[in-house]
Amino acid sequence: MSIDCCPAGLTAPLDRAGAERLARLLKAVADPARLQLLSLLKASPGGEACVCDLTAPIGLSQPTISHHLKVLTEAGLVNREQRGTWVWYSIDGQRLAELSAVLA
Amino acid sequence: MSIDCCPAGLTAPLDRAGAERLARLLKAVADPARLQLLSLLKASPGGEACVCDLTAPIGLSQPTISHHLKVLTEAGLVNREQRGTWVWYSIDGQRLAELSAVLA
DNA sequence: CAAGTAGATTGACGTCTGTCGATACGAGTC
DNA sequence: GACTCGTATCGACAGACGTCAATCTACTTG
Repeated sequence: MSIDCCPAGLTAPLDRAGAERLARLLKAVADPARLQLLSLLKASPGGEACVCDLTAPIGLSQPTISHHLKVLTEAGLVNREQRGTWVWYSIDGQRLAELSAVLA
Repeated sequence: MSIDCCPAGLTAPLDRAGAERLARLLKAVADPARLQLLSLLKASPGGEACVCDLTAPIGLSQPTISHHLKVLTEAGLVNREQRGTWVWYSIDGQRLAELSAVLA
């Protein structure tokens, strides 16, 4: 696990700073809309999708979707790539796996 | 994985209801104090500890610790057992592993 | 039963967060 | 350059959340 908060996961007592770093990451995931976004990306071919394809299935306004994508991007769980007019987001599977490993 | 929200984890698109259930679980974990509590429990012999041993290392007031333990208990991540005057909390490692598996 | 102690509950407070409408920005197209 | 369309940012608002001091409850012991 190379996550930047807690080399030993939860198996060793966590200090406040490490706990806050890990909590920030988990908070990024702990939201229904963002979980739906991640699942949509993960289920998409190549693990990537255009924003235009992500807005409709979730049923939230476009600015809100944009906001959630930003949160995921800043957490490093998702990557952003502009292609002409459209923006494609792709899931960072390894980072998600690392996050998962911390809890295990 | 037997978590009650999303049989396929994130590999299939999540509907709103499943996403909300999973988010509730993740929110229970996505807090610095609760992560510290989990790590303390996990690092304790037998995965259990008395509340009296959990309060000091975290540096928050006793009611606040009690509140966080309640959140973890209601999420099913931790079990509560009264032994005379003291209350012992133990970590539910399997449930935590299941939660971890959803993200993987 | 009285006193002491461990833990839970209540009530209040400030802060953070998700959401939207309105608007701005940027890249293609005519 | 003007227009269009996809995406991001801004400002505002309601509701959720973490925290504490004060209080309450339950168990043990004298």
